Amino acid sequence: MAATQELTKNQSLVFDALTRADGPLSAYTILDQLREDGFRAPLQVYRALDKLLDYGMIHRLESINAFVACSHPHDHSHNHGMIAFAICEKCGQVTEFSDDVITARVREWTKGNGFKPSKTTIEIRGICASCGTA
Amino acid sequence: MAATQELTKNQSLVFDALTRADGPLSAYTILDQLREDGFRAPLQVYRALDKLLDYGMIHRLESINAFVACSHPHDHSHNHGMIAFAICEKCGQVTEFSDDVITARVREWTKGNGFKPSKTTIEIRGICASCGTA
DNA sequence: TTGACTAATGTAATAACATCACATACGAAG
DNA sequence: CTTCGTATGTGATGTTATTACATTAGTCAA
Repeated sequence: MAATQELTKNQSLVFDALTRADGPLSAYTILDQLREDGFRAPLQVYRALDKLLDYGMIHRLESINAFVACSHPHDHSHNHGMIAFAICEKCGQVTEFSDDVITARVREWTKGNGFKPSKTTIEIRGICASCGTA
Repeated sequence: MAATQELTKNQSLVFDALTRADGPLSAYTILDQLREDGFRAPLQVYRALDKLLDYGMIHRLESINAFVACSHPHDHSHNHGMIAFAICEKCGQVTEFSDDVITARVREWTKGNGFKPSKTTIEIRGICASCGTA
């Protein structure tokens, strides 16, 4: 496995679709966009998404059942802090950020309660600055 | 509106089902449990769930498409801190907690970025203490 | 080269989650 | 009693995700 993940054809197509998009896409939206590239069934999308999630190249937004390309341009293998998302309900823009204090605080809680975390979701839905002033 | 919310028949049935359950239930699981009480269609469940969410009596767990009764026995009208959930992927147990530091930290971010939050989701999935030692 | 194994893909069907559209009932305010 | 808002009943439909099975393609060892 190279520093930057080698992707299969389907994985590339799905990743490119997400990268082109300026916001989150649902699996079925991706499917529609890739029909002309030969995609026929949801599973082709979901399988690629699963791998891309594994590789840390994309994120799933649980609260809206959609996917975004990771906005961190650099390496994905470290930086194990939790990632939070601010999702604008008007324009769909997603802002990704991480906060060491929140990360530490969550870890404290899980440690203190003997809970072994596998995945943590932090999503803030609301109205972004642009949409709020517009 | 009374201190404790007056519920309609359907709302009571759904709330009771969630209260009886020792873990989160999906809307369709609730529907199945309430068939003998006259429930016939998903909408009957979803409408009740919407109201109960409004009243703050239940929570929706976005990452597993399920609902739980709020575990805070006391009043729901104040305590505006964010609520986090630890969800055990083995036994399904959900633990609800709130953390002022996390709440403050999220607020700082949203203020600093001109983002007006409407709903914040924090869900930690993993293995709970009981399941981890068992 | 062949065979065995693993990963990726193609396809249809189905399951699981959620909403729309429209009709009906029922209680409170005037 | 009429009007209005809220709750309800019901069927159809829309959206999201998985199961099951067949096929293709690459890797590696004998």
